[in-house]
Amino acid sequence: MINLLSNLKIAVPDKIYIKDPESSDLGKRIIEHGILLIDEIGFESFTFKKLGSKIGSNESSLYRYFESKHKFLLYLTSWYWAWIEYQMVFATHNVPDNKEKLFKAIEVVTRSIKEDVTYTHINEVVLNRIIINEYSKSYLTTEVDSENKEGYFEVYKRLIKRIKEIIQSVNPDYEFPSSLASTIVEGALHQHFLKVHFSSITDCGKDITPTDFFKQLTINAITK
Amino acid sequence: MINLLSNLKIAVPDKIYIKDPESSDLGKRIIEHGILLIDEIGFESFTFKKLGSKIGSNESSLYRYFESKHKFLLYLTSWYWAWIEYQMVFATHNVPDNKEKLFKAIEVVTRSIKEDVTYTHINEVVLNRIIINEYSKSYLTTEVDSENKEGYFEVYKRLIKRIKEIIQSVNPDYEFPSSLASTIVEGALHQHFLKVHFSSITDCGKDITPTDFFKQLTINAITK
DNA sequence: GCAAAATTGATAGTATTACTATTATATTTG
DNA sequence: CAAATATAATAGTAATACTATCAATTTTGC
Repeated sequence: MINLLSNLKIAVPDKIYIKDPESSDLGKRIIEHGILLIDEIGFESFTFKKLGSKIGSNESSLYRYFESKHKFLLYLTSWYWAWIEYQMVFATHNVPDNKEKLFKAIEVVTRSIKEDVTYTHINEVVLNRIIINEYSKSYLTTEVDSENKEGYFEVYKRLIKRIKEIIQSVNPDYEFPSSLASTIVEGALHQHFLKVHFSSITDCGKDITPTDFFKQLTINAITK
Repeated sequence: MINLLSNLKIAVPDKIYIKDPESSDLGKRIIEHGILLIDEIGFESFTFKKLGSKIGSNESSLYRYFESKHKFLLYLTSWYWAWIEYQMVFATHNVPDNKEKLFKAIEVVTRSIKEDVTYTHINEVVLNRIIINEYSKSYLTTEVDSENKEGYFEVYKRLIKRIKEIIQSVNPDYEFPSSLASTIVEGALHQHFLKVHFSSITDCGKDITPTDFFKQLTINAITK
């Protein structure tokens, strides 16, 4: 899969950027070090000026790729979910048993990314941490509705819908397939966060993973 | 309950504020109109200067109550969760059947607040909307760990632990009581958000409520 | 009833943010 | 090799998230 992916380009909605960062060396360095910098200092403290000085480039040059740091976050999150979607489709493809298929899908969206799969300039381990810590901020804004209309959250919604369909294939009569799918994805990020910062209100830790929890939760919810 | 509450003070950890806003008229106006202003323009755009001019007071005066707008958000969220906790304890008190008790608890934490219960200067309907839109931002920061040590999230964690205990009373052998409790609370906020902004990835809407979804999810998870 | 204490208001100031605009320089490409 | 394109450098802006100082007002304790 790693080899396969290195020849494929993860597709991000092109309205998110002004100039495709994949199209130049500077663009790739923006992505690579942008991920590292956000992880280091957090999205609130992150600025294009700081990133510019880190990669020996100028603030104004970065603004030619992304019109704002918010759009930059949208780019990273779209990339991430497209990457997860790819893995999910790959992992569930040709699995004959629907229950098995659902388990595979849950595994892909709830697991923690530990190995540096880095087939290019993107460090997925670090990006995963950014998604856990910053993803909500990409849609908890006053502009969600207009940005949603522009298609900025398409990748994410498509992923949720794919999971929903797999849930329905296991039990077409289950009443809440979309809510369950969105709860698994969002909930997994949340459990990963709790594991690190609020361990007293989660069971996830050394022995129990979010994957264990959501598999049990899902299978019991849809097959009574 | 409304009458009862009007004689009780919701307790917020006192390290969150510099001066107790409940102790003065100005303080109460800060809370009252702060809630309205955040709801109106969003937390990112919210400033003490804008709030000051809205209530005919000075920016510098507001800083004597809260050292930052972040602390102000922590105050509002702590107040909210303490209010929810109170309702939950009240609603589950003296309910002999544990399953029934759990259902009542889920109802309290997942329902939408529609009626203006306003027994004082706090508009709970609007505050609930703020929690849905902004709560994550209170802990998705680089300072979570130190702020957690300071006790800023005590109320929230206590609420989760109460739910966890009720879950355990229904089934002491269930493996993930804390994760389930935290998923219910966080997940309910998320479903309420999706209902308004991303209706295509939730089943919640006119006919189905987050309460319906989480009741079914919970009962199936813990009683097989 | 009044002085002292506490609270609030007014003004000013600061470093930083999140950009935009302009012009110059370097690099690519047809 | 000229033209087009990309990048860099510099400057500028309104706003943010505060802090500091001092004046005016209100509260309170005796």
